[in-house]
Amino acid sequence: MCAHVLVAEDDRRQAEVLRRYLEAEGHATTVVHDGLTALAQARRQPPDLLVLDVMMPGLDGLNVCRTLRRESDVLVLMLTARATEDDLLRGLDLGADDYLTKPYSPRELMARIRTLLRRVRVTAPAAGPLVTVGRITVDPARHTVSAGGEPIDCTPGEFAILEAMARQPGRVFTRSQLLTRTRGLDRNSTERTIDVHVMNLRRKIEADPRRPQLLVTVYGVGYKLTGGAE
Amino acid sequence: MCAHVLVAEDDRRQAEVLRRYLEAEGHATTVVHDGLTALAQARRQPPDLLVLDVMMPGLDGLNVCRTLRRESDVLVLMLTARATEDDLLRGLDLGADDYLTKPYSPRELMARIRTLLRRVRVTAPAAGPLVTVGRITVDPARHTVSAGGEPIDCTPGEFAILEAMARQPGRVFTRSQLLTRTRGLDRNSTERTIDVHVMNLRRKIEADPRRPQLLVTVYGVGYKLTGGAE
DNA sequence: AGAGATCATGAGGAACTTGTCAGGTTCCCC
DNA sequence: GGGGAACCTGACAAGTTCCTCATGATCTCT
Repeated sequence: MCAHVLVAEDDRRQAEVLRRYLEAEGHATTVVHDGLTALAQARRQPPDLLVLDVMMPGLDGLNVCRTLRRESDVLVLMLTARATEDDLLRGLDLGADDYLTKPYSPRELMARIRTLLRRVRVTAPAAGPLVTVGRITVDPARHTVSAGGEPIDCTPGEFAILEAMARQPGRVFTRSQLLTRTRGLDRNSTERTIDVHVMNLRRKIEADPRRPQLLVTVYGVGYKLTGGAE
Repeated sequence: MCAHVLVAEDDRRQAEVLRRYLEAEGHATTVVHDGLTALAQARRQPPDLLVLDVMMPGLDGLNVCRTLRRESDVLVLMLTARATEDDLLRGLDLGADDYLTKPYSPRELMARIRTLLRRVRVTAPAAGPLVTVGRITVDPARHTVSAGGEPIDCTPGEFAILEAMARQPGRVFTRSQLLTRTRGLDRNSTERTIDVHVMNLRRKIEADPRRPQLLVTVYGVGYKLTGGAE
């Protein structure tokens, strides 16, 4: 999730704040303070995302965006102090991918940046996030499970249950929660169904399925997934 | 620029306003009034864009978004009356591509929709260096494929699927994802189509098409491309 | 220890998914 | 306009997976 972000922001104080937020999320950040430099930098080393202040000395953000858009597909997020609707419309129709007016919430800005990058990140090499509990590892992207390094074959239903539980280790899930979480309210089925899946899972991941150490029953409530040594 | 837009909006009056605006821009528009119907409709006929009200009876917009995001890449624009920052962050991080709070300006909404649709349509020309998975090599620039050095003839559709999968080796793609990723906006085809292309691809790249080693089925989910030794 | 509830387990059939094929349609190039 | 490739669709068969049900085991509480 680390990208290269170019920040073009007139006000040095705000630029520094932005840099700190961006680097906190692991993005490589370059900061420039005027439009012409922004354009030059974007051409020399195209960033994944350009955060562009509209009001800048020399070449303003709208012009930077228009020019850049003619020659590349770089993501552009525009910031502006002025808040008229016409500015916003012009910004978006000039090719900006998102548009925020100052004062903005840094957290919203970061969320929107994540959103933009997520959409483009589609072409990144797959190094999906793993979910690990004890010796169980679930890889949602590859749809694989392994226990202590050994690959495990899971059916769709088993995988869904295991993934949901692995995301919150130790937490107890009721059967009803597991049902809605793995089926999204679809199909109607008995809560007993979960029991069956849990049993089949235990056969695959437990050393002694009769005496579960990982996928534990919480009597009267449901099931939980633990690391084994708890 | 004409896309298929699904509007999920509780309030019928607002839904109608939206429909009128969308159709004025030439988009085919479908309107539903609750979350479950939205989910069902989106599955039956995946739209290019889903405009999703957060507050809806039955299944709320956040849940619809989360569920849908697990199975497809459809664009989602969220609308909400509540305006707390937490809601916004949650919406974006659940997979929404944009987020507007009511009351919103219809012109801004339309501009943001144009922006979202524009971005998706650009996905095609992703040229660049070679992509290699195991003994399969895809050359996006020259539009060629080779398996273990031997050149392979691929139809455009086959090539698009193979390229998309090769860019993220091992990752599982749902049929729906492969459709949107290889056809961009204009897709009027069944998910079954993907099966056929996959079968034809296997005939070309697999040693034994009956027992695929590279282009593997993930039951209940989709397909993935592996190096063969995994 | 006993009663009542909750859970584990096995098996068969229902329900769903996928592989494969053939026919018809669309699109493109000549 | 004709020929050919690619594509989509619908259908059916072959696998999987899932669900229900019944029975026995286990647990909790009194």
